[in-house]
Amino acid sequence: MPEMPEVETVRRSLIAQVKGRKITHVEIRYPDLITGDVDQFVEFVTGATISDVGRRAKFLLIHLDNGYTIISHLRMEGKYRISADPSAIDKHSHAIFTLDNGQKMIYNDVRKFGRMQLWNTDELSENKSLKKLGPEPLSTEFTFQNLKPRIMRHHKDIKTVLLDQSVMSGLGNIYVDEVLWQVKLHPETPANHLSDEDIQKIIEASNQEMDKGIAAGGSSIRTYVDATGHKGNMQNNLKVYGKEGTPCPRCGTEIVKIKVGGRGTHFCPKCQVVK
DNA sequence: CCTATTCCCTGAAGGC
DNA sequence: TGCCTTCAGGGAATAG
Repeated sequence: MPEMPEVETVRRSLIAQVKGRKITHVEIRYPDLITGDVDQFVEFVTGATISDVGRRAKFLLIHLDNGYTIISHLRMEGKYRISADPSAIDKHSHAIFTLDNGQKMIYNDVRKFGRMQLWNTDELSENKSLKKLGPEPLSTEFTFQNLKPRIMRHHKDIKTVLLDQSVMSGLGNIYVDEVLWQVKLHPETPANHLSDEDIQKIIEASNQEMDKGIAAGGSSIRTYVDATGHKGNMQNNLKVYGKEGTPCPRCGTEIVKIKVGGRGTHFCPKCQVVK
């Protein structure tokens, strides 16, 4: 499932292949993929040149030279693939962008959870989805001063709060479990029970996990690959996610899996304590 | 303002 | 060519 490091890896693999390319044709096979008017999306994207590919948290930002940006969220299974091979297109290909070099930028999404929308590049900060995002790791806004009040005003469990993209953005279910293991916090600890030191540790661990994830090219837990079809390696560095029944790398206690806020949650019942 | 719940989707896996 | 249930889950919408 693409979280910030995976989306960043996609961004990098995409930019290397499509920056400067003109989109000569657009085909939307699954209209619900597009938030807003599909015909307008096709009209404005066709003929535009991809000037850059950016990212905000888990949102990809495909900037066009005509003043518009495609805001693309991969959700669970969305993936881009650049290929001139017709066999790269299948029943799960929901958007096909033909490029001026004969390649196609194909958006695939088995679960159809991903969404795209077109927005004025100059007004991205006013977009409803982007506007509500909290600070993301590795950014200058990701500071103790900014994060403490955002976290502490909640009395829900810390796992749910860290997954809330309006509190802080970029982390998903995998990396949240990893961060909480790193800082030795039980995922069901009420957020407002955290100490300043806990907050500081969460910030540092989030930065570190995102750094490691990006360096590893993301985590290929299920089907994740980047826009060149390559898997990441971060799944080999995970300590708790998907490790239920195996020994905690720190204390040897068996990792357990529970549900927190409806999400599968992995943690060490001995060294991650409730506060 | 806040929290909790439902919905969107399909394929893999497991039980019988 | 087995059928059915459960699970994976980010974010938007809705309910209370």
